[in-house]
Amino acid sequence: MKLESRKEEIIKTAAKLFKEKGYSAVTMRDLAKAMGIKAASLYNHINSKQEILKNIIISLAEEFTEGMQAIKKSKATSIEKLQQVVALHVTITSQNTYGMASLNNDWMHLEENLAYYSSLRSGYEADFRTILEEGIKRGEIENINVEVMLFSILSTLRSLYLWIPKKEELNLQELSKSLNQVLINGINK
Amino acid sequence: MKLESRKEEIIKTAAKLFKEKGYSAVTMRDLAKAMGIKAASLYNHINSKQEILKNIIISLAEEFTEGMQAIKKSKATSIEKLQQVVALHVTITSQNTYGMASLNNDWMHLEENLAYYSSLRSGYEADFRTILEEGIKRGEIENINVEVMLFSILSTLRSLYLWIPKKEELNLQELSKSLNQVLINGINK
DNA sequence: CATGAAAACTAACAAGTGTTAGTTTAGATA
DNA sequence: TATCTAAACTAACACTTGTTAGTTTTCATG
Repeated sequence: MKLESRKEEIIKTAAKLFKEKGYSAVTMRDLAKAMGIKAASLYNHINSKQEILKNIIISLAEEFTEGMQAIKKSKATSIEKLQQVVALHVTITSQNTYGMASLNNDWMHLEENLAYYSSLRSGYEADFRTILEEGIKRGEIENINVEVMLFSILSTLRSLYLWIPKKEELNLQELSKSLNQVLINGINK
Repeated sequence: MKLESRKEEIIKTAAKLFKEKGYSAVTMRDLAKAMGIKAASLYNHINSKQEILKNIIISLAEEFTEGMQAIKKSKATSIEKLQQVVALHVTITSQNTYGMASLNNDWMHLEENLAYYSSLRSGYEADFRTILEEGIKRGEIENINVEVMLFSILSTLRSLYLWIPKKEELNLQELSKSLNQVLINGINK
């Protein structure tokens, strides 16, 4: 019963390096050095560099999709659903800021899994859009251009991986709360 | 009197490719093929791959810095200044969505110019922060966590390069207007 | 038509790439 | 102690990388 398999260690280390320089700029020798071994030894645990990227990205994408399914099913108001989406992003991102960098910036280097990833991503965006549209229909949300609202909120949530690590003093519940306030009510007094 | 020098053409083509795959994944042979020539021929016009990246990123970063200086000097209200910042991002981004991808994702591959870029970037963020802090002091802006406001707005503006190309039907003034509405007043009814 | 320069070409380099094959080491179990 | 396996190693592969050197082509100008 090991706490973390060697493979998982490699994937975590890779994610850290991928965040710093991007998938393409990280060599297997870089990764090996960060693990304190030789490049060839990595292949006792993983099958390819590509497999590492797939592991990082697909598991995260599936987490988001599952979270969104749960939110869809709930009978909350549209605003409450949005708050749940914010919490989903804060939770997943804070647990894996390195992986989120790959999800955001290196997805195009997925090979066999690119189509699958893209389908998860567009499904997620479609569900998000539906929440906003329902909110407008119900009179909960301002009738502004839906695409602008969608991408404005989503851009902020997708960038969380960049600044959660820099603001350790801010606890996560506080962060969710401030984010909800800013994204939903704006900053105008 | 040529409309566009060969060097500028190369830089523009490079920016397009860099947006698709990132700086590291684009080879000089890729770039040459996109230009319809051989890789070695590129070196009649540019000195190195690195120089291309520098040209793309530094000119954009300086545009933002200059724009921010102008906004700082103006005697507008804090909210008006924010609206000017939004317009600045919309304008610069819409004119060069490819370059903005490099600015956002490939700056870490700058070599000699990395320190200079970083100083421009943190200066820009500091000026942005000052606008928000003054707005709070003057009672124009809600007294929410400044870092959350700053990075929420900035994340959205920095992501513009991704979705301006997808929403051609939206004209730029309309876009600025909707963005101001969403970022400043929120989406709550 | 001759000429000069800009811009293309071919060929090659040294270094770095992901990955494989085969071997050795270390540590748990029989 | 002997054995087995996981996980490290060395060495090498075929290919790709950015870049240079030297040569040929293109074409506007004298």
